[in-house]
Amino acid sequence: MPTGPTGRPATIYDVAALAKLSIATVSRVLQGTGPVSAKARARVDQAAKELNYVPLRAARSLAVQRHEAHGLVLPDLAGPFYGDLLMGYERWAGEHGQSVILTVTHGNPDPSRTLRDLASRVDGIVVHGNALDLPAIQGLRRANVPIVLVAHPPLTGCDSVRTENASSAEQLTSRLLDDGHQNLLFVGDPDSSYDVSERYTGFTAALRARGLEAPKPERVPLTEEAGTAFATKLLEATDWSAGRVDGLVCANDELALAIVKGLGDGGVRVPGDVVVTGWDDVMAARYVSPGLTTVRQPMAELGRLAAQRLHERISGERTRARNDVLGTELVLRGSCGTGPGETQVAPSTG
Amino acid sequence: MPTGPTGRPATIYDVAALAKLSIATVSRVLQGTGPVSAKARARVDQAAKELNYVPLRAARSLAVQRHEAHGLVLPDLAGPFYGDLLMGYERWAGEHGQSVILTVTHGNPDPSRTLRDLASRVDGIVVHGNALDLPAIQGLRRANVPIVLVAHPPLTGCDSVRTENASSAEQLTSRLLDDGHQNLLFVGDPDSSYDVSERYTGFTAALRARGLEAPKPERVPLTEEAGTAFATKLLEATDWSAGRVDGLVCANDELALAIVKGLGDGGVRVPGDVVVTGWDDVMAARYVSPGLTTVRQPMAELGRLAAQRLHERISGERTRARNDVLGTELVLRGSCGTGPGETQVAPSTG
DNA sequence: TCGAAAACTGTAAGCGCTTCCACTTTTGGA
DNA sequence: TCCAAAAGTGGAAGCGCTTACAGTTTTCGA
Repeated sequence: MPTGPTGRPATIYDVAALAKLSIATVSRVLQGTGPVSAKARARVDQAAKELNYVPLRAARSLAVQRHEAHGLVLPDLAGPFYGDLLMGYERWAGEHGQSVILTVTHGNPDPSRTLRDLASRVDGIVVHGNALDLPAIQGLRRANVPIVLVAHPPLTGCDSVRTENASSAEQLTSRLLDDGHQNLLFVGDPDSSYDVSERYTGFTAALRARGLEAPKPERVPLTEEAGTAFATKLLEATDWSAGRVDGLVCANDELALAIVKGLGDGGVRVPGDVVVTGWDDVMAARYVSPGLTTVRQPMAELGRLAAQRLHERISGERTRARNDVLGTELVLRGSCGTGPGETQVAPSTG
Repeated sequence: MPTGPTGRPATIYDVAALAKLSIATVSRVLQGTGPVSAKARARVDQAAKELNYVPLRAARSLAVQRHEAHGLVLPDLAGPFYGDLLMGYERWAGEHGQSVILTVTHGNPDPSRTLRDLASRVDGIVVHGNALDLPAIQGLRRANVPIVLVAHPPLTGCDSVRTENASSAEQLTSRLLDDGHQNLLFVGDPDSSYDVSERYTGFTAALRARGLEAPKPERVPLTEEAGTAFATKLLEATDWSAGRVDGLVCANDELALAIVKGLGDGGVRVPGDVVVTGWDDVMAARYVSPGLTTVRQPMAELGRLAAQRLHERISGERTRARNDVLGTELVLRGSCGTGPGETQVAPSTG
């Protein structure tokens, strides 16, 4: 915003000169620190407004040894998922005077340069578990950068924030079993992320609880393409008249939607021939028919909490690590054979 | 990343001391500026690695009078729309060594404080037209901050980047008219954004081209709730057996999807009783049945281009303002009564 | 009315980095 | 072999801000 007399941004010296005061007093007025007379305050405010003066952040950062900025490292921004997370984050950060510097890894093999750069501009970093591998995270920790992990297994001495997965998945799976579906498959690669591995854990737990053996997961990527391909494979491999597979627990909605569509195109009906569930509750889940049964995660809240935890850590108001787990919400719709509208909330752990 | 001998981050002085050279030489080695002997280079590299040294950005920014960061001001992050834009942006910026500092306005009435803050941390700002009102934008311009506008009518001397709207809307509307739908309505408030106003312009142009009178737009917000409400209103008001309204051109997909669903719940069939189109091609558009006819915008490309234009402007490699318009793609699906799969590309203008 | 304490203000020393300038050492024709 | 030019290096001056510290003015109880 600044426009100095020379056309270049005004500095604190310009303000001091115009107000006929020292730069020290100007600084004190503008930062609200230290005692200043009403007269001085008025003169400084006037001069600052006149010159459209804004303190240069870099200079301030250098002097106070703080950036008042958070780094946020995400794997991707596709889907509503990360957008909501980011929105919740930015909102909290903004309200608390922190800027957000975003880095998207896109599966970049070596983001170390980017990370070092980021680390030198911010006071702390929030990392989504899918964005960085362990060595990269450890590198940051070694450098003493305050870190908060999102959707990542807790690391000792490190704050983490995630949503509940295992218990929701178990609940969801139990529901399908209750409804008489016995031959379930888990679709999605548990190795692709911590979240998915936990979902598979919950899936197996539900089966084991009934003395059933849990099948190996169908290790496909969490994309629409993979879903379509999987549906094709399933159509070829399974003798539907014999009712082999009668339920698919998918690792996310993209996968589930593509599979439902693929199966439908192949003449297999959902939920008649097979029930299907997803995860995330994307918009499409409530517009397809049958509606997609899925699990809703509080993404904005997750972002908000991550921002708060990082801030606590940076400001030093808390030194003990916290590991938060947010509850999810089971959203039952037609795709699992149950009437729409019902919703169950899974517990959250502080 | 830095960890100095004291536990505090290493500075250039630590590196110089360890390498037994002056800080000037260290700087030259690390920045690759000026002549240095191979021996010196080796010693510095070694020392820097040993100390895990990374130059502090704030200090560098202060010295070089540049931030190597872009500010990005968006109205919101809901939906895939802004996520893709942001992703395209961040990618280009990252590849060119620029950090991205994000600000979301959420319809904040007075973001001036946030903006001033942002302006003092970055070399330039990209503003989405829906994020800031004209006074706020003018404020930035007065301050000589390099600016690129996205989805905003061009301002003299200011770069802008947007997608094509009017011609796509005209094309889309013409298509419906060709198919014999005469009683069309435009749903969405043209005043809510430049994009929407252009779409309405195209809509009216198509009607006028056939000597038809264009109806006033249905001024509803671009949300699912508004869509549902509108559908209800329509069901009550219209005598469907008489076939009054037979086509709805909606300003975005959320609106269109909610309307189709609302109408369907009321027993009105799409495309049988009325055809409906949206805008944006969100994921749900291709999973609902009938598929939603819509217009796809190259959001990632829009973001990428905005980043590039801002960079050109900041670096001074271009001083003349540019106004780019990116072409869109008409995606015809069942909701407009046409078979799926067809796609038409609207021209783009440099 | 006087003096100590409180209130206010300015000077100057950094924060960590880049870069101009001057100085010393090499280099490579003549 | 000699010398100008090139290469290499370090000293020091900022970049714009915050913040001791010290100096000056007010305030106010006795």
